[in-house]
Amino acid sequence: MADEKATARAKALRDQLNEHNRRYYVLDAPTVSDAEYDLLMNELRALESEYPELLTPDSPTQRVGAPPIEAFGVVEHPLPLLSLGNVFSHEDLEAWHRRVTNLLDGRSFDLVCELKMDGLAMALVYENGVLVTGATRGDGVRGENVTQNIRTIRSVPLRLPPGAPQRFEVRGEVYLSKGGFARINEERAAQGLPLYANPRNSAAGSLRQLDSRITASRPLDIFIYQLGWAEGAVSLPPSHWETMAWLKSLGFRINDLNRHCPALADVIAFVDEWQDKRHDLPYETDGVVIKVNRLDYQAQLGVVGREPRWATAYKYPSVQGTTKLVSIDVNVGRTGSLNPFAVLEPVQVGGVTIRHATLHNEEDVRRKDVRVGDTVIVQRAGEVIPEIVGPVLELRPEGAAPYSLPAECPECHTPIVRPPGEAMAYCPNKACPAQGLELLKHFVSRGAMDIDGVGESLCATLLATGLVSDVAGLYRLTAEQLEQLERMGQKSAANVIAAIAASRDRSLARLIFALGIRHVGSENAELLARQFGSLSALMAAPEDALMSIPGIGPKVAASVIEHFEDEENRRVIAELRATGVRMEDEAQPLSAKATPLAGLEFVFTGRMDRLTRTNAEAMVKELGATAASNVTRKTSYVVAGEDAGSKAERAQQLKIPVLTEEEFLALVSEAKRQVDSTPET
DNA sequence: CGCCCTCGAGTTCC
DNA sequence: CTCGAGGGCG
Repeated sequence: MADEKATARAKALRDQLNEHNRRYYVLDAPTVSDAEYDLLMNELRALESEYPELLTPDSPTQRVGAPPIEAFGVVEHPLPLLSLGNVFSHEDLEAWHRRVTNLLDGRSFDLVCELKMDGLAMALVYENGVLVTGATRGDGVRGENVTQNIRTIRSVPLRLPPGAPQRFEVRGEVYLSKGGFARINEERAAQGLPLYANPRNSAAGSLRQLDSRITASRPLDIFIYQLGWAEGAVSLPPSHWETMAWLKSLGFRINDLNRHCPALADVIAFVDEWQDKRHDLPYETDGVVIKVNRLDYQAQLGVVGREPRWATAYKYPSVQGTTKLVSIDVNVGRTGSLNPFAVLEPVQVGGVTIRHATLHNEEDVRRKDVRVGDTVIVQRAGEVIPEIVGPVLELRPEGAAPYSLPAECPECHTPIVRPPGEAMAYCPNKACPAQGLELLKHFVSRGAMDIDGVGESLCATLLATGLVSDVAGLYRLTAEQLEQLERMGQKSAANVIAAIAASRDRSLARLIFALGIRHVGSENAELLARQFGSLSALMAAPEDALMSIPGIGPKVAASVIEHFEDEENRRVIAELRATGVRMEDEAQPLSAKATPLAGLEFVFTGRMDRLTRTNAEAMVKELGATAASNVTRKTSYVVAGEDAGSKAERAQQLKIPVLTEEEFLALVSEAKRQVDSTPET
C-alpha cells in the first residue's frame, strides 16, 4: 500500500510534468531540459508500477499509450457538433455578411477569423479539471470514444489549473504537421505498408488506432477553437475572442494566428493574406472560419438545419479533393495503346470540375492500388492535369477487386497484346476504328498538317458517314458533301475546304510527322526531312542510311522501314500525292543566316502574355539558338511566364538565369538589331 | 551495361 | 505534365 509520502510525491510529479508539458507543447517555451524531464518521468513511472493505485487518468505516463482495446465505445454529444456553411469568394462572403447584418436588425458586429485546420474535429470533456472523454465528431450527434488516443497528444492538457468549470467541453481540430506526415510515410514505405495520401488521412488513421501506443508514436497536435458547453458556477466571457483567451489561460493550445476583426474589411484582408502564405505553414489549412464574436448575437442568430448562422467557412480553392471512382474505362490511342482512365463522380478541385483522370496503364493502376468503388484522392498535377493520388483505404467497400485490363480491345474486340517488358498493352488491329479516328485527328492537328476547323467531332462524323476513310480522303472532299452534314452551313463548309486546300503546301517535316509513324514525333520528322528532302527519298532509304543520322537508332529506323513497307500505308501516300499534297522541301537557301544566338539553349515555361510558346521557340531558332523542353545543365536561359512551375525552380537550383517575358523580348530584339546592322556576306 | 538526356505519346479542362 | 523508352556516351 502506498504511504502518504509516496502519494504526495506522485501528485507533485504529475503536476510538475503536466506543467512542463504545457510549457513545451502549448506555450512553446520549455523551462527544463529533455534530460531533466525524462528523470521526473522515470521517477513517476517507477512509483506507479510499485503502487498501481497511484496511477491516475491525468498521469503524464498515460501519454505513451495503453494496450490495445477491442473497439471504440460510442459517445453521445450533449450538444451536437455542427458543420459549417461554405463560401468560396469575396462575393459569397459579403452576401453572408449582409444576411447576418439583416438578422441582427442592421446592427454592426465584430468577427473572429481562425485558420481552418485540415484535420479531425474532436470534443474533449473535462470533469473536475481532468480530461475524461475525447471523442470524434462522428455524425455530429454520436462519435467514437478515442480518449486513450487523445491522452497521447502532448498539447492536450490532462489536468487543468483551478478555476475551470466543473464539467465542460472544448472542441478542437486534431491534425498532423506536414513534417510529421512525411516522417510517418517514410516509415511506412520502409516497412512496405501502404502510404497515407495526405496529412489529414494520416491523422485520421493515427487517431483510429485501437492500440494507443501506436498513436503515441505519431506527432499529432491540436488547436482548440470552441467552447462547447459548461456546467458549474463560472461566469463565462461575453465573446468568443475572450473565451479563447480564457481557454488559453487554462492551458489549451489556441492558434496565435487567429485574429479579432472589427469589420468585414479586416476579414477580407485576413482571408487574402493567408491565401498564399498558408502554404508556408508547417500544417495544412484549407480555409478560414469566420465567426460572429459576441455570444449573445450568436444565440440570436441561432442554427438552421445543421449549420449555425453565426459562422461560415471561407474555402480556398482546393488543390486536392476526394471523390468516388465510378468505373475504369479504356481509351485506344493512335498507336493502338490501351490507356485506362478513371471515371469519377464530378468533384471541384482548384476551381474546376474534374470528371476524368488518366491512369496511364495497367501497372499504374496496380501501383496506386485503386479499385472501382474506392474513394480516391484527386489532385491537379502542376495545377492543371487531373491525377489520382491514391485510394482512401478506410473507405474501401467490401469485395472491391484489383483492376485488370479487359482481354479485348473495347472498340474492335480484337484480343489485346502486351509485348514482354513493355508497360503498355496494345490493340494489334491496324484497322481498328478507334485508331483510325486518332490517326485522322493527329493528321489535322496543329503541329502536323494544321487544318483549321477540322476537330475531333468533324473527324468522327467524316469517318462515320464514310465521306472519308483515310487521311487522303480529306483532299477529295467537296463543299457540297460537307453541306449535307448537320450543323454545317455553306460558309463553314467553304472554310473547311479552304483550310484543307491550304494544308497541301505544308513542309515535308510536318507531313512526315502527320503520317503517324511510331517513334517519329516532330523532332525525328524534322531530322528525316532535313536528311532526305523528299518523301520518295525517305521511302527509298535503306535501314543503315536511317541509322547513320545522329538521333535515329535501330528502333526508330525499323519503325520507319516497317511503315513504308506496309501496303495500306503506301496506298494512302500514293493517294496523298495524287491529290496534290506537296512531298518535298524547296532546296534550302544556301546563304548562311546570321546566328547571333548560336549555341544557346532556351526553355520556356509558364503562360506568356505576348507570345505563344511555339512562337517563342520559332523566334529563337530563327536566330540560331535551340529550344528544349527540359531544364538541364546545358540550358542557357529559362524564360518563365506566369504560373511557372517546377522548371523555374529547377533553373534556380542549377543557377541558370531565369528571364521574364519582357527581358526575353529585349534580348531577342537586341539580337535582331545585331543581325540588321551586320552587312550581308 | 548503366546513366543521363531527349523525345514520343497520351491527357484534362475551358 | 508525366511516364516510358530510345539513343548516345563513358
